[in-house]
Amino acid sequence: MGKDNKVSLTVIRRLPKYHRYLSDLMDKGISRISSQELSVLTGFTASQIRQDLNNFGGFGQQGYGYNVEDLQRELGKILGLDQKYNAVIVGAGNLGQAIANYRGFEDAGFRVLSMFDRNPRVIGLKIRDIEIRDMEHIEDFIKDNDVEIGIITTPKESAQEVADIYVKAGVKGIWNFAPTDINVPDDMIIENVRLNESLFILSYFLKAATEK
Amino acid sequence: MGKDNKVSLTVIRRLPKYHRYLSDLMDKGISRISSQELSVLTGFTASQIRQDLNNFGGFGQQGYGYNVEDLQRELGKILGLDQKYNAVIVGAGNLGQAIANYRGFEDAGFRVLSMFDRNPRVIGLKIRDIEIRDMEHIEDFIKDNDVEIGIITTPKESAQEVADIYVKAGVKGIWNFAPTDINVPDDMIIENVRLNESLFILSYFLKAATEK
DNA sequence: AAGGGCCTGTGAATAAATTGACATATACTT
DNA sequence: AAGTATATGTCAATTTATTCACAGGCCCTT
Repeated sequence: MGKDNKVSLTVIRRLPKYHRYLSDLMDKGISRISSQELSVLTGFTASQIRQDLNNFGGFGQQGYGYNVEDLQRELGKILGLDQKYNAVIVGAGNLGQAIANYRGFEDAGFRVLSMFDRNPRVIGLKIRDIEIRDMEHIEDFIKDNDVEIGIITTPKESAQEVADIYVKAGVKGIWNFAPTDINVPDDMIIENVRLNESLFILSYFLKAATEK
Repeated sequence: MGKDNKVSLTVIRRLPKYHRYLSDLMDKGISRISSQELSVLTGFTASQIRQDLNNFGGFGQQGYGYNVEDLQRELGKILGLDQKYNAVIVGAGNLGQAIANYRGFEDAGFRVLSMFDRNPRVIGLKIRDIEIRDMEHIEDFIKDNDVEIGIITTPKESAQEVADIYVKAGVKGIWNFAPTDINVPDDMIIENVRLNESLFILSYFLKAATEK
């Protein structure tokens, strides 16, 4: 295992893309790739790719390149895709249901055990085999089922409150879709998905383009 | 209008957060803010905030700070939030429906006129007042209704095909949720939402935390 | 088994982003 | 109305990220 002595977030954010292209190559039966070829695929420079990968160890071989399968597996390990995590979702609206139904999720080792909501009209319903339960039971559920990931797909008004519940119940990481920043202890891991920020960026470039 | 002589993407990606916090401040009736105070809210340094804003013009006043309402409005203009855009969605699955239902969308000036799908079982259904139509009619619909934004919420296998249709029909920007890179002409604006990459990052930090 | 071609890993050079520092202008107090 | 505190805009310094360049090792052919 390479010594990952504080790899920069900039580098880490590129890893999933490498992993994705390597998985694609595996599907195509390609077993060998050079940083140059990966550069063409990903749009990053060959030099950058080599630098990035070397943060985690020397996966390549001079004169040959990288073995696709090995590199994909190693990146998977680095990204923690070899682990299994239990998750729950708070907010059983459209977005919550979309996430619950999302396949790529299980491929990454995540399993949604339950959804929670306050709306009595949806409590008891099932999305695939995932039951929507009353918020009342969430803390016990998390503790009883070794839930490590809490997903927030509520409106922004409830996000902090849900985060507090997650912290209290002892989840390790939060995947937050609510368009607000939530405050949690330092050792809690948070990953935000900012749909509206993404949309604003699109809007920015659209405006810039029409002003030309 | 400030001369936005090639502002870096790094800066642009911070603008939505400024805008969001300024909107929050407006809601609270706060009319004045310093870069120092904004720093506490956003987590960016005061110096960085001043540098960022100065890419677009001098919005502040020495000894006073920034007028919240003015700055929020100016950032809104920069981000193109003063414009109205028509959009359509291809892929009427859970994610597509979640997007169609998403309120923050209209606040940003985007209006979803229609959804499209190939599945006969959903064609004809309505999400709120948004009808799901057959893919057969998409090109004409886009041309007839001045649609400028195409949203892709299909599985990755269909994403390129949908993008090609969007290009042919003449949309200006694509908001892509499919976990794949799509190829389009240079003048097409693309913004990707990478749910699985975000999830992988979360997974990375979870693993890193448990290895400590 | 020897040699040419290829491609990594890495240190150095360059470029980009962030932070620091301060002159200057405005606000606010007395 | 004068003086002090405040906070911007900006230039310079520093840190971080990216690109360049190449020595050295491995593959592959003959």
